Amino acid sequence: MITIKEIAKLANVSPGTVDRVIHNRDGVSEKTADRIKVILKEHNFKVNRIAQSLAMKKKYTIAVLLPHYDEEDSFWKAPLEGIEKAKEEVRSFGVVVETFSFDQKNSSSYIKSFEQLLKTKPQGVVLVPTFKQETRRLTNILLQENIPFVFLNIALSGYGNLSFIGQDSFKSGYLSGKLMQLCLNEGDDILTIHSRSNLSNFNNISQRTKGFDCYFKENGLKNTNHYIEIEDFWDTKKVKVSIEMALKSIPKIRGIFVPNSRSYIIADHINDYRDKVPFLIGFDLTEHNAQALVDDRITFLISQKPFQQGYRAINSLSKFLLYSTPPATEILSSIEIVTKENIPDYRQKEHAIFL
Amino acid sequence: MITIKEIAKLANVSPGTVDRVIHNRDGVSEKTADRIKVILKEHNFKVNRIAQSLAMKKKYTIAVLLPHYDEEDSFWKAPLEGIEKAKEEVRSFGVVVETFSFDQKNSSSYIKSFEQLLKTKPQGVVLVPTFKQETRRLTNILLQENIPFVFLNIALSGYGNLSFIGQDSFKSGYLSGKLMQLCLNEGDDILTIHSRSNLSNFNNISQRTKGFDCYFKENGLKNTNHYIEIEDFWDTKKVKVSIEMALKSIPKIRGIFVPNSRSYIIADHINDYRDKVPFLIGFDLTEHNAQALVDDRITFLISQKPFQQGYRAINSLSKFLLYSTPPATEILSSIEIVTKENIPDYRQKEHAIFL
DNA sequence: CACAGTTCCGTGTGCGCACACGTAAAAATA
DNA sequence: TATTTTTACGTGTGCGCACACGGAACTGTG
Repeated sequence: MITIKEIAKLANVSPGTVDRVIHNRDGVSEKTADRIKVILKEHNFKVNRIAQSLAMKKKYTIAVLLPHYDEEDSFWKAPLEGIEKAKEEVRSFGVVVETFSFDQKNSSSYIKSFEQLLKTKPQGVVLVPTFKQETRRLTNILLQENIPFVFLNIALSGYGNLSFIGQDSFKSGYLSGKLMQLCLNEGDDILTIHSRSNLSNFNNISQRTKGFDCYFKENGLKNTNHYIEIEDFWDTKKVKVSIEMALKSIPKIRGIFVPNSRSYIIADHINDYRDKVPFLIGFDLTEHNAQALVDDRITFLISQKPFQQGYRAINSLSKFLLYSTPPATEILSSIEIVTKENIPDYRQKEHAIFL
Repeated sequence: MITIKEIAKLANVSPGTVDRVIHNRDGVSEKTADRIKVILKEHNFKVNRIAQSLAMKKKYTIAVLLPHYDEEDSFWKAPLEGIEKAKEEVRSFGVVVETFSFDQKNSSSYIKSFEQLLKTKPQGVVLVPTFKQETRRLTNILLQENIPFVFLNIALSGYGNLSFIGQDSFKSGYLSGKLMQLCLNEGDDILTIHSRSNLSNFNNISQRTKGFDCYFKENGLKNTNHYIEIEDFWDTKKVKVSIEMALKSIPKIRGIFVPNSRSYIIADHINDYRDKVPFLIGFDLTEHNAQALVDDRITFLISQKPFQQGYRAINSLSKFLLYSTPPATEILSSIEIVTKENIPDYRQKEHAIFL
């Protein structure tokens, strides 16, 4: 590990001059700059990030705005944990992370939390752009203030975000289609269950559905896909009635597709029909879903590594602030197929990184 | 982020004393130590790892010994890349990583490379314990010299290793069984193809096979599993003859299970039988296998995150050397199901961590 | 030639911490 | 009480780098 000081000695200059060359600051004659550059390359010099961080006294604040989670819909727990993990790690680098949350069903809480967020004077923002119109307003403010921001989980385009961290929803739906087909026989039908109350996450859900249908179309399969829409998944009675109605009127249904993160609720309600409808594919490895998977009430879950997504949002934004290295415009996490047999061990809190 | 100096001021002592308390060094009266401890807790003090690394001038060397890879069997490419990635990151922390490789089929090259490795006077070793007996000799040396070491990819027990980084081979085989069952109908048979030349990796392979069989047994399935053993996968003619013989004599075979990383070779040879034997399950996402997957010649690949495994081997050992935090005795990576539809994007070089 | 302006580069300090060293004060011993 | 030993703590330096400051050497101008 060669140091600036050593390079300086080799080039017969002072460490300060080498530093100037490394950072392309002016004040160095072309001749000596070239000479130093050669030596730097020769010795494969890389700045010691550790020392660099210590020396750069600049502090950064990253503010995060995401939906809060509860017992019933704990999807946002994992991203938050990833964010907390990253928060600890970047602390030593002089990056402070402030988290704000809002109600997914309430756009004004989105706005309000954002206003709180702005008060921290962040140098970077992580946003889950749940509401399209409101997001336009918020991002306009950020653009005006020259605050870089990334989108997490929901991919909106044309908003000037630095990056999107999430999944390819269409592809994950497409994959679900394949898995469903693998389960079914030729004459079997499918039931897709939507939730009206999930408008906020409409983007991902609809892309998943499209991908799912696309798989069957592209492969010339003739299994019919029936749709029902349930207003509110929490209304136990309505859910049960709706499902029973569908299953009774269409006895060919053998598989159920739930393109949101609450397939466990559906699983709860088809216990009586398990023999007739043995296959259920859902999304996201929340605790409830995991339990249903273990209990054989869900066949497949498609997961998107939410912990990593949270972690990477902070990580990539920090890198950008600290070293001006812009992240990829799309950071897509792998689409994981989770079954009862390969469900990850929860005791191992994802993989810890460093520090 | 409160600093030692600030804590010192609050406690009316010098930074040196605070440092002593933090590291449980003696030379501090119990009274003042307690006082300082209270203040540390109150302010939730955490050492700044960055500054700590810079101040600790101790240098560590980690030596790695793994099989080399070639065009045909590139399995070990990914772990090496993970190691290289980690190597870059830990460099700033004063950890140097030296890599050595050996021939999987030649135990004396294993020994020889190890001897080379020892010359670097490593403070930690990453080992792929390919040969049992020889490994005993090597680990005895390491134990004697008090050099901590971890096993990568192959789980041997009772050798005094600090940790094992790899997969649960039995579980991954078990999962393969489930996937196979999902593909097959009741009366279908299975062909499992072993490779004699893979003795070195015998542990993983046999565990996978056991897990595979176990799935069928546990679930009371009656699909017969036929075994053939091919001496050398590279002997194209023999491979073809062996497979054809099996498929012709047992027409009920509809699925093939290849418990090693070279299923693509098998895939190459069953083109003529694709209609009759549509399902092939193999292991490890090497480039060749990935290509076969994309071309629909392989149905499922079970992958084990080899990049992450390499990364974590270095990572956990570094943590141990730097901060004396011992890693989990088993670091098992998730068992990934890879299909044509969710094959990861190779352009995105796994996920970069920090620095 | 004197002067100011510019170009180019060296010096010094501090980031937060670890640790060696030094030194008062307290305790033990003579 | 004088002296040694031990205890308890303060001080100083350096890790590798960024950056502010200052100054020497050079250039141009009257």
